[in-house]
Amino acid sequence: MAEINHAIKGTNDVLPKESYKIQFVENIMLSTAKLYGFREIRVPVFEHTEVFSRNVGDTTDVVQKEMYTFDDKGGRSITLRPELTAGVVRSSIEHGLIYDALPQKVCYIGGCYRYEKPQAGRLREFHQFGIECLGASSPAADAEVICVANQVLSTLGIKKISLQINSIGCPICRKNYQQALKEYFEANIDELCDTCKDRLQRNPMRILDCKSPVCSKLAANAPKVIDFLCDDCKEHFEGVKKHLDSAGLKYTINPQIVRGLDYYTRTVFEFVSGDIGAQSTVCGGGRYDGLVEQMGGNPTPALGFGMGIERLLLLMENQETEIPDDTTCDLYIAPMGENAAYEATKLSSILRSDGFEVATDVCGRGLKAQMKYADKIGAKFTMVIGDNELESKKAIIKNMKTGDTAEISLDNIGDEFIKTFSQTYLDNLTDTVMDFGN
RNA sequence: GUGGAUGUAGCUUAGUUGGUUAAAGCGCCGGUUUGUGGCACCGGAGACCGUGGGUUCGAGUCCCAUCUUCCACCCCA
Repeated sequence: MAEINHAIKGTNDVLPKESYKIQFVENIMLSTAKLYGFREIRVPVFEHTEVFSRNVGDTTDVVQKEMYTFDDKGGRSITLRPELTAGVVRSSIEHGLIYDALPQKVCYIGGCYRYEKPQAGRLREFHQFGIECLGASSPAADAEVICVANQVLSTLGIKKISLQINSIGCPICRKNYQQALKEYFEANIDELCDTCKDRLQRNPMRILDCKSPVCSKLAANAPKVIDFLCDDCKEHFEGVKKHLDSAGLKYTINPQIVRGLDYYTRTVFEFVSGDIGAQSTVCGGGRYDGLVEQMGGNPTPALGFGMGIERLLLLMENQETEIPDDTTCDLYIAPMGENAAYEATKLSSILRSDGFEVATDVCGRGLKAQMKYADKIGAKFTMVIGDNELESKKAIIKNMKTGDTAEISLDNIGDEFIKTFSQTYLDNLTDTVMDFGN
């Protein structure tokens, strides 16, 4: 297939028969976040490259080898966002959100871009739902953020997903920890894989994440961050756990969770599932108390998470999570002849402004073909208009499911249809509910 | 970036040891008295067999390269 007929590698088209599922999921995300006071923020898909390279961390893979970076016509280095936190923080500083009443709670849905090799649950363009809570240092904030993610997942009906948490400390206690870690791995340097030898110098905590059998075996016995936490960090982590307990969330402490972005401090967490192939993390996040200051704002503690929408949808598909069916056409009007076509346009427009989903012929087709089409698009009712109807100002509407018919006055189509429709519609609703019960 | 699998109509596939105008089902369009869908029957459109080379008198079928898709590594959501 020619290139021009083919979507770019790692990108996905969402077709009409799938898009309603995404809309369903996104509505739940946004409305759940709102229950906790998080309001939507929209930021550009591209930023100055430094926004990411300096803040996501230039030792991370994301920055080192996965960014879509290019020069624009003005010679600026531009990067398609690989994640949203950096841009949201930039925006919050630029527009003074962090100087307003704290905490500022924002949420977002948007595309992210990473030059990776696609596989199950991993695309080059993917979409994230996320939230950021700016200006809150208490452990209660950590728990609240985690609760949002948890409530989204449970409202969607996700099963068998586990919450894993860890604390990676603050810059002070992390320094001690990294020193201890370095010493531990240096003693075993010959056994480490090549990339980990490199990591040892640049960022030893990354080794804990390595999946090579030798490294992960070494990592299992490595010093644990939790043992090196300073009193403040320890107390904070205890507080987070207590708040999670109070909220009734189950979690496991996983010292291996390190996260791949450099800005994290203290609490880090992931929601993982074994039902989507190798990419098991559906949601990941944590606290980033230093980021706002690092980006030029007043020192402001903050935290958030990102949730992969495609991964979530994949998970829901694999778990056969129920998603309500898409709605279909309420009424199809089949005109016969030119005058009837004008009448159909008039009637459809009246009914549509009453909020009904109405379709009519836009292909100039015959009656039979129109009826077939009405059936295919799942029209609940059909109505034929020809010379007779134009003259008598009355038409027959037909319930496509039951075959029942009723006469309706064209002069008063809005009210008449509402009357007929609501009655039959309620009957159908009852059927639907019973179907779900099976 | 590394590795394995894959690629024939919109979809799912058939295509025999390489041999004339590449099949089928589903879907799409139309028809079976221009006034009524689902069923049935009939007909039609639709594929330069992923792309580019090569071997051959001749390739969807063999060889090479390349791309795509899928899966895994790496990393992450």
